[in-house]
Amino acid sequence: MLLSAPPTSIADLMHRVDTIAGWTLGELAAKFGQVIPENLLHHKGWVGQLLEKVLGADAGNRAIPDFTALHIELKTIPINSQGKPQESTYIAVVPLLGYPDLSWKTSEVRGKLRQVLWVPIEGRGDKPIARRRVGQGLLWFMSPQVEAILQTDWQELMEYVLLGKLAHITGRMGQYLHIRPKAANSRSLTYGIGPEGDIHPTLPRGFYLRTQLTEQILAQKC
DNA sequence: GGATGATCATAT
DNA sequence: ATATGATCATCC
Repeated sequence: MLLSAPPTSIADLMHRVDTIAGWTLGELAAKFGQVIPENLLHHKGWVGQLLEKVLGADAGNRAIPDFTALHIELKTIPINSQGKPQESTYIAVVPLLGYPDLSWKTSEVRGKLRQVLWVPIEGRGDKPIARRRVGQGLLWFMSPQVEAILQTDWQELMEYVLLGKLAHITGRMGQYLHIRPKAANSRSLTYGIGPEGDIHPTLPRGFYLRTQLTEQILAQKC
């Protein structure tokens, strides 16, 4: 359910983000009529979904950037008292069967990372959700330097995927971008390419950004 | 303590 | 079943 209309311009969006900087999640939830969960164990996406409502994201669960008219992706990211990201950032599902024109340029990862509105959220774990504070939002445009590294990571990983080497992919691969499970649990199954080029069941995976990159982004170093 | 692998809720 | 939103929890 949309609680805010979609932003009509970048200025509009950034004005909204600037307005809520410094607010606690408790204040935001109250203003937008949202119930604050006790903890996030059973509500892992709650913070991100709250910010979607507040800022007027309109993509729903479609595989496109959150602010559809502006082509901007929204990411909330938990940070510690020093401003460092505390978690990796999920970007997109890994296309395990590939697709016709497999290329970085047309990939969902690139599509989502071209323009990202990062909204840091201070506090995690033991800190009561209502008291966690919204930090200063940052609109980030992927630079050619960062893109070069992401493209290398993506191509290396997708090569494994398409050559049936899914079983050999670990979270240790990739400088900025890596692949990890993205599933309800470890028994979840979808279909991927097997060692013999056959289609066979495998765990769903997602592309995630390492904190090595997001830390630099939040520090406005890239 | 940080990173990798596992997991939870919801919408369609 | 698969996309969205992520954080949890274990291992090193």
